Amino acid sequence: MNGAPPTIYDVAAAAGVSIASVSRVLNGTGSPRADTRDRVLRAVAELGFVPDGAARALSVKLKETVGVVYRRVPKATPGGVFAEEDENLQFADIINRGIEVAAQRSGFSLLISSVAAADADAGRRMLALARKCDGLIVHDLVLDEGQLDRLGRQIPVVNLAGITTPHTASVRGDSEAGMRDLMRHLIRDHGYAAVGYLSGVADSPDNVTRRAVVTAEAGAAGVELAAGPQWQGSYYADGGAQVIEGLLGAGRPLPRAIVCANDLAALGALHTLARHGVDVPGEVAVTGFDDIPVARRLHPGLTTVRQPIQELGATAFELLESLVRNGQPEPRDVVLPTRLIRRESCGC
Amino acid sequence: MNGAPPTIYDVAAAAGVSIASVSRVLNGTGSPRADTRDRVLRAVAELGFVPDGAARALSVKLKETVGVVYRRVPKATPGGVFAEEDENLQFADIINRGIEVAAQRSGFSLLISSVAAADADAGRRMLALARKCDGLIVHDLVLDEGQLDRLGRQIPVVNLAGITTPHTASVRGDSEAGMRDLMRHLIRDHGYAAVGYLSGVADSPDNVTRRAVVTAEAGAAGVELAAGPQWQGSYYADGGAQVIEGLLGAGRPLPRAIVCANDLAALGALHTLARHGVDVPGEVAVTGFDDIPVARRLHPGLTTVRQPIQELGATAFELLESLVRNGQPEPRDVVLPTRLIRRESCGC
DNA sequence: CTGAAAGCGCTTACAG
DNA sequence: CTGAAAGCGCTTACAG
Repeated sequence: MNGAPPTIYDVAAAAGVSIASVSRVLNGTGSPRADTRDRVLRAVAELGFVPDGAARALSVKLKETVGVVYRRVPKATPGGVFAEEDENLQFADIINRGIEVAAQRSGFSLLISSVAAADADAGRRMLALARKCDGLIVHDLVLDEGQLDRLGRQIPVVNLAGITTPHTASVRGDSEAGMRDLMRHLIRDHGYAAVGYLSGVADSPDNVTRRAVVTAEAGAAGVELAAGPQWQGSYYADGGAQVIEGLLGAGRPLPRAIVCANDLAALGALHTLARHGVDVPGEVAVTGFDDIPVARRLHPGLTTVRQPIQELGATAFELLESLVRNGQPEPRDVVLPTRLIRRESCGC
Repeated sequence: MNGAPPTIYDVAAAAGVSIASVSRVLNGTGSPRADTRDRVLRAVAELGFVPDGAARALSVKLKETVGVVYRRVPKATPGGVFAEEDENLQFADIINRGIEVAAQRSGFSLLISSVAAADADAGRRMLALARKCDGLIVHDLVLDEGQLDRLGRQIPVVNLAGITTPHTASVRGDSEAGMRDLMRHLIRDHGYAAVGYLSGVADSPDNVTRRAVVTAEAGAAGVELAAGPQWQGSYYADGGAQVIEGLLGAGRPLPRAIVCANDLAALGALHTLARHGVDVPGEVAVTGFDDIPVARRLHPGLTTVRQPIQELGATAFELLESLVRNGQPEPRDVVLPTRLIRRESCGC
């Protein structure tokens, strides 16, 4: 690292060829003579030449980089049992792994940026990111529909919350089918006649969909649906725990089954129920959504709806790449299948 | 996204000014007239202009991007209890969070890349990454000293394993002091007379250091040290579990205290000991190293040595930034303090 | 305060 | 097969 790093001109000079030849052997284009090749490669090795990606990106109009923006987990209740749940690998992280795997296959790199829950200048940060990549993959709860569409007019954007705007594409799991199967299992197979929906973040599209299906299925079957602000959770264990705590504290009886917006909420619910000596699934059945790794390790085993999490990420990348390369996304709203996973917490 | 995205020329034309003026108002340099400012900003908004980071990087010779390379967790024994431990947030992830926080403060973005345990062309991947950023932060177990030094001649490199070469800098926790305090606690405060060291990856610098301290302290105190290939773990729970399984299977008595190379190994050891009905700390004391979040949730609570994990990441970034900007790293080898955390697993 | 112009380090038609 | 040259989209002295 003494002085300025070598450029393609230095390599060309050292090899006694033109910069065009250097570029060709390094990129494997054209058919350079063996001798040319050797001299270039030798010079490259000697000088420790690393081609400048910015210069290439400027020239070919492609950075081969995608930006991923996800929401940092909000701080949980201080001192609570789940105070450190933000330090567990969750849904978003598995998606990111899927993105990375797919990106690597295409020679793309990942620019990762997390934004705090209520980040005022998330917009600015996003623009700064956008400058450095070819397109953005935006997780749930980062931007609302309006912000997303605006961003989509400036740069290719794929959203992971199921929000599809005129200028953006999206990838999501099939919440409708998954939740429908789950509800019918609880109602028909187990015969539960009273259900509560432990909500995720209120305006998250997935939450809206899942609640709607729960409501519709309960209504169609004449099943009682517990509702109200006290059922409002957060998608996190901490929120699920608080909902149960509140319900129990109010002294009102719990419904026969509690359908949670996602696995983390179910984890919090399960934990709190256990602490209060409520038997699951004997007294109350509990279900999740996502099938994240911890779901498999809970006791009782969590009945949930599996989403193809890593595949969601991989698909988001592929969609974005087609957007970047062709301008138009092939399908605009990709929906990946989900599947009911019956374990013990539902009563099975 | 219709046609080519607007450039600074389009903005200048729309605003009726020169591209130099556009650049100045966007970067807050010079003192543009209010009128100029307004017209530029209006044109930017109208066109949805996002300046090209590659062009800027080429011009200012700074990408404001750092690359982070970490090692993907190797697959654990199929079907084992810890088969999915790679899906838990661990040491490396917390470090990465620290890097991101510090990078964000300086306006840098993070290019993240994971390499598989035995990745033949990790080198090539690394070079590809290097093209796109100003410097690289390389986690433990990714490159050996030779590869690291070679890389360091091509691009600024900070290593997180404590390997300092002529061309690279490093950041690490103080394993010596931490392990010394821990050993003395076990020997002096608890009076244990026989100790085993459950090893991490054999040639990892931290492992080498920790083992050396354990050996030295045991020797100095006349404490018996169990050793041999059967004590070879992997830094992961799976490895720790296998070591204990092997020891127990061989029917030989366990030492009074098992000092594990890190928390994850201790986690595996704890789990396996419990499965075999061995009382910890009654029959055998167990300790870890790192103080990762799960350590606090184990039963019994894990006695360990706390590393300032997130700070290791933040410091690595700061060191790299100074390397990038000044060419010379200020301190070449930064050692952050560690601290003994006594919980129950040591017998306290 | 503002603009014309050079320069950053590559890639890629275009000639030869 | 190879080289001279233009061009990618910015920033920044340098004049005015």
